[in-house]
Formats: sequence, C-alpha cells, structure tokens
Amino acid sequence: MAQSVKGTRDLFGNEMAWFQRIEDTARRVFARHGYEEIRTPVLEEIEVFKRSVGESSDIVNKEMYEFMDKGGRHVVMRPENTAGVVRAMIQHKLLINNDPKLLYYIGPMFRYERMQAGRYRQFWQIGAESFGVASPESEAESLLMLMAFLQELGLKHLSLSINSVGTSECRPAFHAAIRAFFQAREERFCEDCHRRIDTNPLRVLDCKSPGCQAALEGHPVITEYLDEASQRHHLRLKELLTALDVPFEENPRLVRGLDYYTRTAFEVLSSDLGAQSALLGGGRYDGLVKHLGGPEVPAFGWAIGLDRLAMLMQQLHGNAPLSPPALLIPLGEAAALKALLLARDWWSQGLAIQVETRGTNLKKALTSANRQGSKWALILGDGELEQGVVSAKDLSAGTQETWPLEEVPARLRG
RNA sequence: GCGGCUGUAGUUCAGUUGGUUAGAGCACUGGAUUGUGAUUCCAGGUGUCGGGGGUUCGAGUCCCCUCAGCCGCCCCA
Repeated sequence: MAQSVKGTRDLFGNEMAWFQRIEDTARRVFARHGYEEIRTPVLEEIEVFKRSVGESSDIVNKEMYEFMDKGGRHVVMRPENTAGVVRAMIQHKLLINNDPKLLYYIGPMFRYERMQAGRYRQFWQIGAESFGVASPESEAESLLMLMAFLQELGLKHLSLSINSVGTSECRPAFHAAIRAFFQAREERFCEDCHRRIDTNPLRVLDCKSPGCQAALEGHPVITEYLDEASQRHHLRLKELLTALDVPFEENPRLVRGLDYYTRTAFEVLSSDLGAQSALLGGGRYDGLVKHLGGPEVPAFGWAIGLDRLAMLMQQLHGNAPLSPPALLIPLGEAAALKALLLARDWWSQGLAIQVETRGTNLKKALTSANRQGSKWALILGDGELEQGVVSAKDLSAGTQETWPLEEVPARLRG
C-alpha cells in the first residue's frame, strides 16, 4: 500500500480543524496590528540559507532537503521562512523607504531530521516579521501581538524567556570569555560541548547534560559583555515588558540555533509538550537584510510551530469545536429535486446545510447524520412536499417538529 | 546522525516452552422496521499477523535484513 513519505503526514479531521482555527485566529489578530500576509516559494536557492541561517548551523549542515533541479539549479526546500521573506523584500525593493514593513506568513517548512512526536520533516510554521525598526518598542509591539494570539487560543503553561546575544561587535569578547572559562574546567564538560566550544561557543550554555550545567556555575554572563547601546536596548525592552504586564524571565543561557540573531533573542516553551518543548522562538536580526544584499534595515521576528500548537490545543481543549450543518433528507424522486432547489436558495443565504443525495432510505440517512454530528435532520417526503414543510428532527434531543419551508433559515440560525 | 522499544481486523488489544481451521470488545455492513438515528435483537467480510529472507516436519511466535511508528540524545518548531 502506498504510504506518505517518512516524516510527512496528512492533515484531516479534528487536527485539520485545529489548524484552521489557529490560522483563522492568527490572521484576525495579525490584521489588527497591521501585518500583511506574504507567501514565498517553498524552493529557494541554497545560497539564501547558507548566507542567512549560517554555514555552521545544524540546519544548513545536515537538515536541508537539497537537490539539483532539471535545469541544474541547486535548490533547497525551505527549512525556515525568514530568509525567504528577506530575499523577497530585497528582490521586490520593498525596503527602499524608511517605513516599517510588517509581514506574516503561514506555510510548510522542511528539515531532514530523525522523527519524534511533535517533530516532523514537513512541519508548519506561522511567523511574523517586522522590518525597518530597531527600537525595543517595536519588539514589545511584536511580542504583544504574539501574546494576544496565544491568549485568544486559550493557551496555558507557557513561559517566555528572553536574552540578548549582543552584536557582532561585542560578541567576540564574550566568545573569548566563555572559551577561557571552558578551558579552565575542560574536563568537566561533555563530548558534545567540546565540539560546540569551537563551532558555536554560545551553545555550550544550554547543554542539557547535568554535568555541564553544574560545570557552568559562575559562567560569564553575556549581558555583562554587551556594548553600551545593546545594554540600553536590553534594559529598555525589559522595562517595557514589565510596564505592559507581559510576564517573562531573563535567561542568560538562552541562545538560538540560527546565526543571524542580534541583541534580543527569545523563546516560548511549553511544559505540556514533552521533549520537543520549544513552541516558538525568535529575535532581532539587524544584519540579515544587508547580508543578503539589501539595504541596511533592522528587523525582528518570530515563528511558531503549528503542529505543536495544534497538539497543545487538542490536549487542552479536546476536539476542535465544530458547527455541524443540518442534513436535508429527501424521500423519493420529486423530493430529491425539490431538496436541491431549496438547498440552493438556503446556501445563497449563507446557511450551512448538506443534502442527502444517495437516495437511501430514511434510516440510513439518519444514521449518517447522527454519525457525522449533524444538529438537525430535515426530512422532506411526500407529505411534507404537499404541505410545504419539513419535518425537523433534533438529533441530540430526539424530538421532532414541523417547520414551514420559509421559516427554515431563521430556525437553523436560531 | 547515535541509543532503546514497538508493529496481529477500521480501532483497542489477546494469542501458551514454535503445533495444525487466527481470537475478543468497540466500530463497520445487512436485516428485524420500504418514513425515524443514537437504545434492543439477529446475522455477517472483519486479516498479506508491517514487508522480505532464513532456521524448522511446522513460524504470529526464533534469527537476519528492511520499512514504519514511539521514546531518549543531537537540534529545533
């Protein structure tokens, strides 16, 4: 039997309903904040990611779906969408004036990784990017939107952690400090950390090994190595979040896997997700637009995992709430045509109604209606046709009443 | 990429130290009732035992390979 490719899956039924609800909520909330939707291609030239996400990152190193197309182009199925959005901004010259540009996206991403619950090779992200503003206020605005989104979904047990990873000017000093610290107690760190200290020293900070965490006691704190402007930036953001009642904790060991972050970096973790606890992450990436060949434009953004979000919603709220339509059941040929005529009229008025077109007997039609969760069964037989009514059966109550045809829309809405 | 576990009907699971025709609940299909579901009664397919190979007189059971999923690591959403 044919099967979906490893790490990919079909979305349908209840899970699809949650995806829809999450996406609807995102669009509604983001529109209020003035964000526009953008869709960029799944395929990008490999250079877009090598130059943005970073050659040393795991994503670029070992997790990309990359191949040569028939024209000999070296392409990649996007592992994330920030780089693609930046590429689009530059290509279409949308960042030539000084106006802020606020964008969001929803779509599938691809990473070739080992499967685990909540981690797929094709996964979905919703992201928001804000271009052209370097201020902590713009970060606060973006985070307020994020919080509103999470709140409207009714999510709980979430924690926002923030940190500053500084800029390319002040980070080398911190790298030196952390390396010196590491070398002084080298033997206490795990094998992975010995590798990390060369490739990406910041990552030593968030090693999960208890031995390493203990060895990190008294480690240099990055926020003490920030240049003055970054330090002011960081303090101001914390000040804003406090004044806006956005709960957060400062985590000096928070670092991120993508190379392009500057200054603010943050994550939201959920205690309800198991090992793959990262629900969303983001931060500032002031150098990326210029680095990809555009003007010098600051930017801030984040991305949230839709698959994990849907999983949380299911855990917290059970099945997605549905509004099951009514089922119109004609009995006999004359009624079958009349049912389509009536339904066309009701559909045009915006009613949700399904028509039983199989011509089966009433018993089977009612069984189907019950199984799919319909609220009403509207029975249209010879008797009803003659009198210009339907017999409306309330499937959960088991009661039945007679509705004149012209009252059906009002009663279904009621 | 590394380590561990699992795979039997649509689903949840039984299946004896290897033994002959592979089981149960729920679900499903038909009927009791050709205009009344969700309750009741009767009847019924429920199947490549994930796939391939091997050992054996004989494999759902043991061995190897492979595929898929789960858990942990790496990493991230």
